[in-house]
Amino acid sequence: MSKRISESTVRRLSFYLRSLEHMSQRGETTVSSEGLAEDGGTTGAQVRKDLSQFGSFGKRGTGYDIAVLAAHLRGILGLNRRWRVLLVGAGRIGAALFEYPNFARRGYDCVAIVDEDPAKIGQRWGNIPIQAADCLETIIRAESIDLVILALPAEAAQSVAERAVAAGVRGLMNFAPTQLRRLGRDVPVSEVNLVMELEALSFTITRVGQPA
Amino acid sequence: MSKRISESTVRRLSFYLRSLEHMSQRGETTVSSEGLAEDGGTTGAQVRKDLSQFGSFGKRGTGYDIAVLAAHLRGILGLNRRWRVLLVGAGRIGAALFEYPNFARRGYDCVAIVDEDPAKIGQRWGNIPIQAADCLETIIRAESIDLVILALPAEAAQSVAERAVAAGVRGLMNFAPTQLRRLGRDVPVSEVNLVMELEALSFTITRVGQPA
DNA sequence: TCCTGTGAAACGGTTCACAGCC
DNA sequence: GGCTGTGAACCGTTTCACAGGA
Repeated sequence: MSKRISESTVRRLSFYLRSLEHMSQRGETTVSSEGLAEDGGTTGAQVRKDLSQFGSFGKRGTGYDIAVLAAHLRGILGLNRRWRVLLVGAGRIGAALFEYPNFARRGYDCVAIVDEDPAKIGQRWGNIPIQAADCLETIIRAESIDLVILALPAEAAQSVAERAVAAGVRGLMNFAPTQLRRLGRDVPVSEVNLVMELEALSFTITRVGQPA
Repeated sequence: MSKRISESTVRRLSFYLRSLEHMSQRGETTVSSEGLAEDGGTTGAQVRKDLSQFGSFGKRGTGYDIAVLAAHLRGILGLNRRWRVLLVGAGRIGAALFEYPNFARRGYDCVAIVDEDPAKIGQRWGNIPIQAADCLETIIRAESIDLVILALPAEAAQSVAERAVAAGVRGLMNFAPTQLRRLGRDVPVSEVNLVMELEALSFTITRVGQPA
């Protein structure tokens, strides 16, 4: 059991789920693998392969029941529960994430915020107080934090990540413009590196400009 | 000439460049492929393969000259010029991006902002006025915009993207929680989908929890 | 000797094609 | 007939291993 699932498969599952939710809103009830592929720039065969890794959810000759498949995907992606999130860094990016409505909608609750800046400590965002970054470990334990979002300068990211992992969090999302080095335990990390995205874009644009 | 370069290669080049810049700051002058791989969780062979697609930059027995290789990478990634950027959406995410210091540092200049909200139009961020989204095409032409950053609700993203492409921009970066469908011309798009990242993380955490 | 640059092998993911069920 | 689920073929990427230059 438990084969290795590739990262790209997971991304597509996430995308299929969103497509299914749209279809469901439009009142549709079934969809074929080809129909599900259409939105996402992939193929029916790919959809079927992706899903087959987790079970058989369709009916031959008919396709997939939208509600049933969506429920399965939510289960597979671990979205049937809520995650308790600590936000590290109360700057612009932290604020944007804190107010991002899709986070709460998908089951992520920001239950604590820390920052290093004494001027910010004690302020409140909504009803969440900004606490001192020193208290990281205490907060993680007291609030049963599952996930830490790092929205702080590159220099501080590694050490905060290590402390968070040592204190027992189950996952990290890193917005600092640096890539985290291997952490103590083997904890899943999602790297959102905006500079890297920009450079990849700049590379592609430059190449497109000078063809052949 | 002009073979197909994989997206993952580009990501790694971007990462190598950042490592080289750190080394340079620390006063180091040469590095081996193995040394360059160390930071980034990859291997010496991978570094050599990646670089070999663009030329021979190293010396056998010695390694790579840090300054020389960094200059080559900047050239390859198209970072030797500045890009004129239009920000669409003056909300929280837009604000975070606008103030993100690494954007300007890497050659991206936000020279115009548009939004749909009449209450925001006319306000200024720094010395950049927020203009009406209706004027998109006019602004793109008048300001010679290269890149458009979409930081707006999912519903509006597709139509704005199509208008921007039709008006002649060379690339898009999409922060709206939706994936853009095929656009008229074939323009590079960087999708930064935070919800998808969170779901991938949630999937991995859930899997790690129940091993074997 | 040390380390690069590169063919060749191994691996993993995608596409194809079709057997099997509705 | 239509569409799923899946082994097999295909293809691109990574890893290996070594020839060859500093």
